[in-house]
Amino acid sequence: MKRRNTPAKEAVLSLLSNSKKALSQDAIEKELSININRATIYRVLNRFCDDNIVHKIVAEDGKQYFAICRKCEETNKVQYHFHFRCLSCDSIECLETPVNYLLPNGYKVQNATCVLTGVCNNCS
Amino acid sequence: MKRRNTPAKEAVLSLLSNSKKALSQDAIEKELSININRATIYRVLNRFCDDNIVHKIVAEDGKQYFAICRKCEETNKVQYHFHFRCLSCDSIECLETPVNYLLPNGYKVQNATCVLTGVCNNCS
DNA sequence: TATTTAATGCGAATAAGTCGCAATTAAGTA
DNA sequence: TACTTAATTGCGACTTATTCGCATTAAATA
Ligand SMILES: [Mn+2]
Ligand SMILES: [Mn+2]
Ligand SMILES: [Zn+2]
Ligand SMILES: [Zn+2]
Repeated sequence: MKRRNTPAKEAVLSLLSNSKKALSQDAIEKELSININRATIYRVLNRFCDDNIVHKIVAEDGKQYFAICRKCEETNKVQYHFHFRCLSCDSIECLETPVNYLLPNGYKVQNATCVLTGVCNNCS
Repeated sequence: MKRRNTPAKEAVLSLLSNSKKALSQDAIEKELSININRATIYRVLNRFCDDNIVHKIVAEDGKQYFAICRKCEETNKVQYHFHFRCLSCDSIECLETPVNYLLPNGYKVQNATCVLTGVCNNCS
């Protein structure tokens, strides 16, 4: 299935590219200047995830947030990193902090989701 | 608000105490021998969380899982640790692995949720 | 035993995300 | 440029997890 360039795709991608935060579907829908259907936004985002252009973070609020993969491009491999969710300004950002862990034998990791929750430097 | 001892509370607590896994509401409901209403189970669990008897993990499936706090009791302070979610047997367990992170100035952490996803040693 | 109020059950509500399907349209080809 | 085809979209219905209001029940304590 070849990917096509569409207004929806480009609008979402440019929004994410210009954002320093991870965004939820409804945040994206609100910030967009053009109207894109909810289901379409999810489909666009999930395609980005499949293509490793974007990564998905599920926070303790149970919602999905999406952010452009940055470090991954540079280093050319997946970089698990911590995320920070500020309870005050309700935003999620990717931290530089890498995720390190030691696993018992026999465990194979395919993905890591790490979210710290608290108050960010802007709000404290 | 003083807490009362009720059959529901004791049943859920003993189930969690005897489980090596983190359990979701519906898993708890299924495993219980007595019938407890869904909303009640959630209320019991959330009370446990408020009282720091249990901690909640939100996995990438967006569902909430609950596990007894073990290390916390021993050391008498909150111990953030990694969790492992096996895609094969669909279970979530608390790992010993502690969570370590370095934060930029001004950030204050109130909670950490770290979930590794993959295949556990039983399933690999 | 009587009083107080935490806890429960039930049904309705909320909210995030997905799905089926018909209509649209990007992109390649003649 | 016109034609073809399959990717993409919009819409509405649906699913699933969790919460909420409210009337009822039942711990706890005096
Ligand atoms: Mn990130
Ligand atoms: Mn745990
Ligand atoms: Zn903030
Ligand atoms: Zn497993």
